[in-house]
Amino acid sequence: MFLLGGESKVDGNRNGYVIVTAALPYANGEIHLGHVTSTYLPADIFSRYLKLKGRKVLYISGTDDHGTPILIQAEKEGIPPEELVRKWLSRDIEDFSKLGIEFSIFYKTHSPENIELTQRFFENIYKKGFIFKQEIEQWYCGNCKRFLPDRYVVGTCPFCGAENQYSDGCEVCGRAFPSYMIKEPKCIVCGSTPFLKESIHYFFKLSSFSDQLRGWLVSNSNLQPEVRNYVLKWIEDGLKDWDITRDISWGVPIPLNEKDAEGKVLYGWFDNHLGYIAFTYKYFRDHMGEEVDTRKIWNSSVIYHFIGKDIVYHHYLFLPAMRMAEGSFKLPDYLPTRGHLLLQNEKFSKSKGWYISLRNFLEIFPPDYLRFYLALTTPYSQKDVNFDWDDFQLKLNNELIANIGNFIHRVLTFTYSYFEGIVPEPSEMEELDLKFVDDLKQAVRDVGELMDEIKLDKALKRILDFSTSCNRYFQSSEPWGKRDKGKTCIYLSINAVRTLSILLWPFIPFTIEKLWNTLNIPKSFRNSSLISWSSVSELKIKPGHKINKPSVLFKRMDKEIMEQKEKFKKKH
RNA sequence: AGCGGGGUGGGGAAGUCAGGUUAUCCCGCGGGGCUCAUAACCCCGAGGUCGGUGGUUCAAAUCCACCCCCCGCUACCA
Repeated sequence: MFLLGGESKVDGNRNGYVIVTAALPYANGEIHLGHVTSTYLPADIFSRYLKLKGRKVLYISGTDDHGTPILIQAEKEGIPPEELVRKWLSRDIEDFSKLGIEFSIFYKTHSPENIELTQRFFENIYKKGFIFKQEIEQWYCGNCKRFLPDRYVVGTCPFCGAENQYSDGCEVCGRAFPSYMIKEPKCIVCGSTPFLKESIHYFFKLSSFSDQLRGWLVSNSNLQPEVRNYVLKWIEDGLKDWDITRDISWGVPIPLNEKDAEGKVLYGWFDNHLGYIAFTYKYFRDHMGEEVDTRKIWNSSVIYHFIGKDIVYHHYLFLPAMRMAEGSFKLPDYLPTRGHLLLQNEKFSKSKGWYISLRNFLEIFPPDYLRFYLALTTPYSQKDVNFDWDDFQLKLNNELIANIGNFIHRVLTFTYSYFEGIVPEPSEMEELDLKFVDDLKQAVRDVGELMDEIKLDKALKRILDFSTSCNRYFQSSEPWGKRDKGKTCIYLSINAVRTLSILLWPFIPFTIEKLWNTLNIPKSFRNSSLISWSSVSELKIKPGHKINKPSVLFKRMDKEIMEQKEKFKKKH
C-alpha cells in the first residue's frame, strides 16, 4: 500500500520534518533566471519562512546527471561525463549560494546513494510485475554509433514541409507526431542520415495506475486546481506505458542479469525522481549517522516538490505512479508549479543569446534585487512571468527603495539623530498609534496566511501595503514637529521596522541581516524570540535599546539598468 | 489539431471559484502638503460601457452559451 500524500497541512504536524525539494537542474549548462524564477527562489523563500516558524526544514536538490545530452556534451568537451557533471555541480552550488539559495543538501544523481536506491526501486517494481519488455524502433546514427533521442534528429515536417524541425513535432504548423514520420532525417550531432533500428526496452506499466493517479489528484486538495485539471485530462485520454530504458552507457545500469539489459541504462527521469529521496538519505547519514530510519522520517514529513510547468507530466504522473508501484515512500503533499520566465516578453533562447544567466546577473546587481523583483512578479500559478528591464527599474525604485527602504531609513536616521540611537520611552498611545498597532497585527496575520498558501507574490505585496501604511503613520504623526519628537511614534516605528525585517527576511535575507546589525540585534539572538515568526507582531524592541549608525540599505542602480536595457534592445 | 491559461482606465497587475454599496494596487499624468528620509514620503483629482454578442438574475468583471484575439503545453527535451 502506498502512502498517499496530500492530507498533511504544514501546521498539522508541528514536530515532524518539512521536506522542501526543488526540481533538479540538468548538469550540462548554467543556471539562468528562468530556473530561479519558477523553482529555486520560491522554494528558498518558502523554506526560510518555515525556519522562522521554527519548523525542522530540509531544502533538498541536486544535479540531474544522466542522459544522452550530457554524454554528447562531454564528448564535445573531450572529458568523461563524470567530470562534466562534477564541474556543473560545483558551479551550481556557487551560483545558488550567491543568490542566497540555502540548500540543506545539494547533491547529485550520479552518486552511490541514488544509484543504489534507483536499482532497488527498479527491482521492487519489477518483482511486483509492473515492468515489461517490448521491442521498439528508434533512429540510430551509424556514424555516431548510437541511438538518437527525438530531439537529436531534425528533418522536414511531414505535414507542412517546414525544414529543420525536431523529429517529434513541428514548430511551424504546431503539430506533434511520432518521430519515425519525419522526412529527410539528419543526426543533429554529425549531420549524417540515421536509420531506424530495433532495440528491446523495458517499460513501466503507467497505464495500470490511471485509477490510483486519478484518486490521488482528486483527493489531494493541496494541488493547484488548474494543474490538476490539466493532468486529469491526460488520464482521461489514456496513459501510455512508459519506456524507462535507454541504449547508452551513461546512467544507472539496469539491475538485471539478462542479455536484453546489457549496454542499457535506466532513463534519466526514472532515477532523477528518486534523487529527492536519495539525497535525503545522504543528508541524514551525514548528519545523524547510519542508524537513522530515513524512510520513516520521509513518510512522516510534509513534502513539497517545487517545479516548473514544463515538467508537470513527470511530477504529476510518472513520479507518483513510481512511488505507488514501489509502495514504501510517501507521495508529495504539495507540488507548487510555476510558469516560465520571459525576457522582454520573449522566450528565453540560449542559442540566440536571449537569456540571462544567474552568474552574469549577480556580477552586476545585488542578489536581493533579483529576489525581490522575481518574488513580486511570480504568481502561484502556471502563468509565465516577464522579466522586463523597465519594470525591474520601476519596481526597485518605487517599491523596494522608495517604500520599504525609505521607511526603514527615515525611522533609523530619525532615531539616530534625535535620540542618539536610543529607542525612546513611549507616551500614552493615542488613537492613531493604537490603530497602527492594529494594522501591524493584521498585516502579520495576512502575510502568514498567504505564505502558508505559498502565494509568495501576494504575501510580498501585502508586506508592501503594510510598509505604505508605515510611511503614512510616520507622516501623519509628524514626529519632527513635536516637542518630544514623537517618542511614541518612534518607539512604534522602530518596532515596525523589526516586524518588517522578519516578514522580509525570507525574501531579501542579505539586506535584512545587514539591517539586524544596524538594529543591534546580535547574531546570537537571531534564533531567539527576537527573530521568529511567533513574536513577529509583538513590540519586542524596548525603550532604552540602542541602535547602531544607520546606513543606506538599497542604492539606486539606474545607470547599470540602463546599460542592460541597451544590451537587450530589440535584436530583431 | 487537441488541451491549458489569459484579454480589467496610457503601461503593468489584483478582484472572477463562494454575483451586490463610489472596481483595487503600482507606474505614468494634473494639483496640493510635508521636510524626518536615497527628488524620497503623505493627501486630493482626471482617466475604465472589466475582449465581443446573447442569456440567467432584483443585481454580472464575477454565472451560462457562442464567437474573436494573445500566450503556453502536447509524454523518447531532463
